[in-house]
Amino acid sequence: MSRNILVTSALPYANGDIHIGHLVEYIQTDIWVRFQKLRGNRCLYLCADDAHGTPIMLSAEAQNITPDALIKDVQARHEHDFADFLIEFDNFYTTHSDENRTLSENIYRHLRDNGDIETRTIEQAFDAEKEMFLPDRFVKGECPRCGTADQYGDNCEHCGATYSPADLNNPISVLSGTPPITKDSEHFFFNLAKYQPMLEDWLASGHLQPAVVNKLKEWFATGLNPWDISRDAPYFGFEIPDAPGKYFYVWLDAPIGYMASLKNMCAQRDDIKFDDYWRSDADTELYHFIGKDIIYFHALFWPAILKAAGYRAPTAIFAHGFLTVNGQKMSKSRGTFIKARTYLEHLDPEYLRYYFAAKLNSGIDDLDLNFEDFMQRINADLVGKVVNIASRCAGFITKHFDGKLADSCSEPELLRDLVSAGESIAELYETREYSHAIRDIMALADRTNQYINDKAPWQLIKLEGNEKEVQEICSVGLNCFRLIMLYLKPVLPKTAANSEAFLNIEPMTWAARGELLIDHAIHPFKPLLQRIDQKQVAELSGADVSQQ
RNA sequence: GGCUAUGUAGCUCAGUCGGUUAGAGCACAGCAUUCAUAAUGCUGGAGUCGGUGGUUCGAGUCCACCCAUAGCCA
Repeated sequence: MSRNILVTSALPYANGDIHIGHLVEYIQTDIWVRFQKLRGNRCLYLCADDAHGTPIMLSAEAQNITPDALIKDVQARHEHDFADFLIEFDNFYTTHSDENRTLSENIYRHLRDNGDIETRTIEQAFDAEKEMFLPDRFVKGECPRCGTADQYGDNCEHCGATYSPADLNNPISVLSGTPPITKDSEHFFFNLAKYQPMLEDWLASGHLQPAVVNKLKEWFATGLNPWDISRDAPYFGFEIPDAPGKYFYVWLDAPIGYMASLKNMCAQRDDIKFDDYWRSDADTELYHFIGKDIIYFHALFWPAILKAAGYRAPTAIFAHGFLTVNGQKMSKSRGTFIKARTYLEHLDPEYLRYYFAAKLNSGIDDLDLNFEDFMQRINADLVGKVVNIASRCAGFITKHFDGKLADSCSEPELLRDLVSAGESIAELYETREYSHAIRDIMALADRTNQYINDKAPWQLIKLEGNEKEVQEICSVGLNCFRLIMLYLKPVLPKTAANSEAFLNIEPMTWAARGELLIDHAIHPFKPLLQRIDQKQVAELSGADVSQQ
């Protein structure tokens, strides 16, 4: 019974390149999606660039290009980076699209007709020289509590205080350097509190992570405020219907971009129906992979908006933690800020996919990329253990048996164990306990290497009459290798494909894993993965090797 | 400041409902091996489970407080 699943990763902001912190999420999601497809489920993986908002407008202005040109250029770079990291979207789109505009307007009208939208006049920081309202991050000044200078308008990095830009002492606009004035503006608010009972139901029935549930309960307890969904011109985004000069806040139309991406895909394929995934009684599954910093938007606003507009709520939200590099926050000054492209100039993307998989679980804890650990892990696990199995067996088969595997399986028990391990490994992938899955898979590789050591085919081959046994031992080893590579296929799609070519087999699937390779001809072995040289890692992390 | 998490071996992490002597991989040391990309196998040393108190016959696990780290506070 195949499932019908729609999966998204958070939309990358179209104002900069993809870095390895972003990749935690895309790799986590891609592994999950590839796994679902290997299991025979129908699974669509959608994403898009998040293309609206003040930072993009200003960034385009600074580069002397239009926002449209900027986001087009950034999207091309994003797609290139994702493709090279083997992130396989079924569709990658943009929030700055006709589909998204139509959907956003329709959803807004729905909310308005429900009576869920109210207007209110608020005071906001305004840059008189640039003639625009300033988001909190565009006002800097001294913290009203501890006095630290050069702090943003929303909170103090030094003492952690939260406040509004008007509270800052000696505030200035980041744009013009002039002190902002306070100006009135009418804003549109979504009545979130009305949907609290609905959200509480959703929370109770959903499979949200425990830490996320705790956080949501805390927010319920303090009460839900109306959500400000409008911004004043000038703004790069969608104008609100019947409200000239008022634009949808980027966070309103960003998640709608998930829907727009599917809408766009449906226009290209007639086997997919938009309503199957979004109508209120849809029986398909819908999952959003996100970082823990945007839980608020995805677990409160988004389901409420969807329900209010007559759509279904997500089946679950899967939040993950952040990436640190050598134990530190990613930072340009520390040299720990690594762009996806920079990584690709030095190392194979599958190494990072494997390393992240080896450390990811279903929780929202941060994970650390430790370069020493990274290198040892790849070299020991992938090259020393897994690929080595094929390497040490294939030589005998090619040299002595003309590439032909034995005509029967001499170790049915060992193979049966490896086949049946596929069930629990599948369960671990399903529940996003990747690190546990990887541990179990490596234990299978250890077991296979032990078996080969015990049998010592290199001894047997020296004596005449043992040929058949050697062939059997190496055939068992290669059958084990095939299963291990299948289990790693969601993580290492390229190496799995190369292994399929080496083994001379059709693409492996979970369902067909029990069909062993018997009396089957393989190709000569060629190295599937190269070990990492210390130099490569040193170069990537910016260290000067000559000084060490 | 409030809240939600995290803290276990040199490194990266498991540890179920409180239950025997706290585990794995890597790294390190010794031995074996030489099929394999200096790969593999066996054996071994290594820990005040962040700290202090408490509950309990018994605490890595439960409670309180403290310290450190991360995120959120629209």
